[in-house]
Order: sequence, then C-alpha cells, then structure tokens
Amino acid sequence: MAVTGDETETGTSGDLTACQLQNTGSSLPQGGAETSTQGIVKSANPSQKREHRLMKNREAARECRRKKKEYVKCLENRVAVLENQNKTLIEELRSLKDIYRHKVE
DNA sequence: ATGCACCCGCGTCACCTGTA
DNA sequence: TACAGGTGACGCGGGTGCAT
Repeated sequence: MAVTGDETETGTSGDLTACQLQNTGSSLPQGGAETSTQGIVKSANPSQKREHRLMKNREAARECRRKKKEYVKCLENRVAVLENQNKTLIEELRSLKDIYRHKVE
C-alpha cells in the first residue's frame, strides 16, 4: 500500500498529541515562611496584593495567548498534512480502479 | 490626506478548577 | 475552604489596507 510521499501514516498519527493545549503547570516552588507563591509577602497591604495579582494575571494572559496561538498553528499544519494525505489516497484509489477496470475488460 | 473597517495584542475582570 | 493559575469575554489603542 504505502501512502506515497507522506510523512505521516493513515489515521490518528502520532503528532496529533503535539496539538494538545495542555497546562504546563508552571510549577512554582511554594515559598517559605511569610511568602505566598511568588515572593509577595502575605502581610502585604491590599493594594500591593492587588498589584501583584494584576501582574500575575497579565503574565498569565500573555502566556495563555502564546500557547493558544501555537496550538492553532499546530492544527493548521495538521490540516495541511491531512489534506495532502487525502489527495494522495484519492489518487491511489483512482489508479487502482483503473487497473481493475483494465483487468475485467 | 482622511475616514473607515478590520485585525492584533494587551490589560482587566469574572469564572472555573485543582490543590494544600 | 481559601487561594493560585488558566482562560473566555470585553473594551481599548495602534497598525494596515482600501475607497473617496
């Protein structure tokens, strides 16, 4: 059979998982005694806490968008690969039908 | 040059979910 | 149960292409 000239095999090929939008789980080391997650002192005043929260969220949003963009790009690549694969298979089917027709004639 | 529509990235808020 | 992180939704400002 051999899908000619295609790097991926038929069906759900391996790199599907490469497009998964997963949590990288930034694994922040839980800080020691007085600090919360990232250096902000637990006893910080409310406005400091708010600033810190906004800053963290800002970064989180940036990262989230970056990952989403990467994910979309990955899906687009996969679409391109599958479209090529589809074309190749259609072509193969066509030539097999041709061969078969000549045999029965 | 200018007005307009469209796109993109950003910051913020609100909500959800997982974890200690 | 409080807290932190991820993400959808919203509004805003700047860049770009196009018609006038």
